[in-house]
Amino acid sequence: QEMYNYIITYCARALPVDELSRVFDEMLQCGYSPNNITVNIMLDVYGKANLFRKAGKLFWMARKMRLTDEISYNTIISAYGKAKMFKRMRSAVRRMQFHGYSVSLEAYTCMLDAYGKEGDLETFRSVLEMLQESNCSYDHYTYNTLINIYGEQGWIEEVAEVLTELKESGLGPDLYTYNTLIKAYGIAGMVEKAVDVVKEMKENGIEPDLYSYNSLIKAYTIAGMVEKAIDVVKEMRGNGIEPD
RNA sequence: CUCGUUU
Repeated sequence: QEMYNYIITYCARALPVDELSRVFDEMLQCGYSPNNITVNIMLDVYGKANLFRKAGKLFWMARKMRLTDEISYNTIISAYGKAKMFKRMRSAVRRMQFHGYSVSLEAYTCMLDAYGKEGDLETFRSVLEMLQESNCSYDHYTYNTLINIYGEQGWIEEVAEVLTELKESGLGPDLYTYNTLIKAYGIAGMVEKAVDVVKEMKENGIEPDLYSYNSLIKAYTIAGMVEKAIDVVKEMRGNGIEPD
């Protein structure tokens, strides 16, 4: 039992899903029990592989064995959100509440991301209101998700508002924030602002990565400035980031 | 040791 749990905990991401699934089934057939961590890992793996029936069955079994926790709910909520299975996502949220948990910040962020990316801004807004009423304080994921969704809509004003809130919160922008801002300004056709972001992140000790440069290249491309885009490729090489 | 944000 210890060995199976150990293998799943430390080798899950290195094994193909079907093989990992085989190991897990074998474990159960031997009469061994997973633990909370390995249950959550398997839920995540099944969810990301779109194996929802397996994930659902496992969740049901694990809950009977008292092996589920808040992360288990977050994990399936995320899986349903990514798959745009909104009804199932919402029923997982309701089950989370029914079983005595409050809706987690992770769950709210998943829903915001899912509805935002779907372009269902009506529901996105209603989830955001629920989050605000919950009095949860936001973290980087929440702020960055909001910036990303507003950015994808081209709503630069609300991007700026969230950024201000993020700075006032004391958290401050992180690498994801800067990259998301570069993307947002690119979509809005504001390349010079995207360039400013790169400068600002460097000043704050956060080095641009492959995402940053690719977003900047895309920003120049959207603006029709192909020469400048090519310059970025040279610049990233100079900074030790190999173009992909 | 496991979940949510930027290709």
